[in-house]
Amino acid sequence: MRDKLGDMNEQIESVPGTARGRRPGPGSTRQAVIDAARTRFAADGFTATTIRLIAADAEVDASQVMQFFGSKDELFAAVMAIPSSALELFSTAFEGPDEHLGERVVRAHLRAWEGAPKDSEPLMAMLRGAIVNEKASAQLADFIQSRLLDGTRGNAGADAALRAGLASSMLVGIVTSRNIIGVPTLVAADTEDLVAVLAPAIQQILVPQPMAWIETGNGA
Amino acid sequence: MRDKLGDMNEQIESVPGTARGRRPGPGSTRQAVIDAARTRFAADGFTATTIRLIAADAEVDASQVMQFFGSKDELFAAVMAIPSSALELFSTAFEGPDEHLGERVVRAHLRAWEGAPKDSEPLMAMLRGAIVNEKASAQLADFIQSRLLDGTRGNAGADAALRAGLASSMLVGIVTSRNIIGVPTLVAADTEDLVAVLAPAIQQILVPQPMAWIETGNGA
DNA sequence: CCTTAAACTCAACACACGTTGAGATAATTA
DNA sequence: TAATTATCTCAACGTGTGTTGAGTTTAAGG
Repeated sequence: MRDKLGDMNEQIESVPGTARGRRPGPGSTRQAVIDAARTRFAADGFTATTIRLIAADAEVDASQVMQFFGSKDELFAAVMAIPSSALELFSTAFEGPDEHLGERVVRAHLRAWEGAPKDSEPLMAMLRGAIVNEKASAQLADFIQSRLLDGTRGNAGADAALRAGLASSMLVGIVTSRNIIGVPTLVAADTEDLVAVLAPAIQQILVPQPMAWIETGNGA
Repeated sequence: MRDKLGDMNEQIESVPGTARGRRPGPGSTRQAVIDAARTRFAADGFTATTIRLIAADAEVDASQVMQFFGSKDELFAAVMAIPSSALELFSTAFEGPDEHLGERVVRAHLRAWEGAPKDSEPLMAMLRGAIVNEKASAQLADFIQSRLLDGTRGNAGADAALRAGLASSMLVGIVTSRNIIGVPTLVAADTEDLVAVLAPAIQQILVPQPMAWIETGNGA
């Protein structure tokens, strides 16, 4: 089963003397496995997701999953890559005046994590897997560390990286509470309400405003 | 082994005709199991922690853990209760002028999650377990939902619960990035630097300040 | 035809897990 | 002493896991 490809079967130039046997297929089953794995990993996390379940979802034998990816970890690694659409989202979020930086970043974050499944599932898989899987942890750390940093341009001081990491961590915390933990109030809240409350705070982090009556408490 | 109690063996009033056999011990082994479980759950999460490992740490047979707690889930439930010291921390954080509310809340959060192991381990166990275990998820959701809400007193509007939940989620996100994911910049940062950057933002969330040049973006 | 190689199926291995039950040891009372 | 109850040990069960290897089917040469 699952060999119902037929479409997209581009003709292969037959260079004689090089390849003899059957040509590698278009990898449609491999893609089906990746899709199933992405959904499962995002929904149930790394340990709760089993190879057998993924194989069943993809209508494939479990051993074929192993043959394709070698191990559960490698399959997970293939699934949790940050989608380019999410990266573009953040690149464009920093274009424009600083006045609305916070709002744009908040919107980009929420869209990346809560948008179309194809875009958000790898991120959710990373987030859920980060508790158990080292690779997910490292990749998520890199994501948090560097994504926002690109955008903290001229106005950034020496602590730009810290501020970027904090803002990103905070927004990841929001997504965790809303989509993984399931805090009722946050689940029920409208996206626009979230933006309204979060944007000024993130703005405060990224483009610090001196507020006379707030002491930083940094007296070391 | 592990019956080295002896101490604190208060004399039991022997009411004749009621109890005949051996007296229940002081529960020192039970406590040893709880301690070992707390540390393991906080460090490795729910699924990665095994009954056999906990039993080995406590120098106890695995079946005795079952006899005490019935199941792994019940053991976890006994371990992840929010320590009263953390609750007190948040209660006192709201006493005082609104001007420094953000800073006090940030400090209370960081101290609760990163303070003494005995206090922070249950919270870390909850956080790590929330991905897999429903009870941890529910309890953490309740924690996020209600803890900060107590303190949003008179100045709170209708969206006080939302603001409280968002602020708490953000701070949980910081702790997650710093102590679980391990984002380098946040790990390296000094606590005082974190407070300096975070306090104004949390203040902004809890006690919203109208800032003329920031639009809320709420146009619904 | 035969050969090669990919795609796929089937059955099982070895292991670790949570959990169970029977029994040994220790403490307390009659 | 004998009886009773708590504490603890030992050996195993059943299940599900990731993983392996042998074998079958299908496509593409020679």
